[in-house]
Amino acid sequence: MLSREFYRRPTLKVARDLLGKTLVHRTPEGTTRGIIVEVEAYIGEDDAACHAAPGPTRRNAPMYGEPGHAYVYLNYGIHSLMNIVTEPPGSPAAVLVRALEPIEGVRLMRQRRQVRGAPARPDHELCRGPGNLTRALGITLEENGADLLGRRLYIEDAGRRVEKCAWSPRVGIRVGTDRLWRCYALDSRAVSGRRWLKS
DNA sequence: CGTTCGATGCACT
DNA sequence: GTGCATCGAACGT
Repeated sequence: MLSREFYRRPTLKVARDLLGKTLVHRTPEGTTRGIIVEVEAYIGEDDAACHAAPGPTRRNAPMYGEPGHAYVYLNYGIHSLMNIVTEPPGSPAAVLVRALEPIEGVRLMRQRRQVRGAPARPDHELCRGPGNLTRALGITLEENGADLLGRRLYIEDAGRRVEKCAWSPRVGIRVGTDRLWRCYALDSRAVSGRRWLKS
């Protein structure tokens, strides 16, 4: 399990180092596990796309708190999006988890992702996209504020190193698009959206 | 392939 | 009342 000190560092370093790590969620239904292959950094009140941009509010409170906790919020009324709080307390910043490669509990992931009447999805799509991976792992608003040094929701070093990664603009935002704060593994099929290479 | 568009809940002003 | 750090079905080409 990753230490508090791992998270209490500059957010871009944490983001890069999270690639290849394993996100684990243990529930009564079973354990699901996947390798992180795509993340985005949201850093400080000066970052217009960061939820801390308006200053402290009830919603973004976890971003101002202790690093190594989950910040989960509902977006578009439908999707729970999971962030990992970074930096020392008082420096609001977090890393959004955007895609995983499924490792354990694939059957449970399929079950959770399955829509009645729709064809089953290939495994590499089960955790592709921030809203999809939380659904596959069973992460909901109940996990907001959860300590990642606890036993339910945590991140492990699986000893895998993502050698090749790239930085691109963040996906799906209308402001702060000038910052290249999306980091993803170049060789993973599970990465969401379009690949982006500097031209 | 591509693009459009509705679903849906809640924090924020 | 407004606006989302999204997703996938339903189209058009």
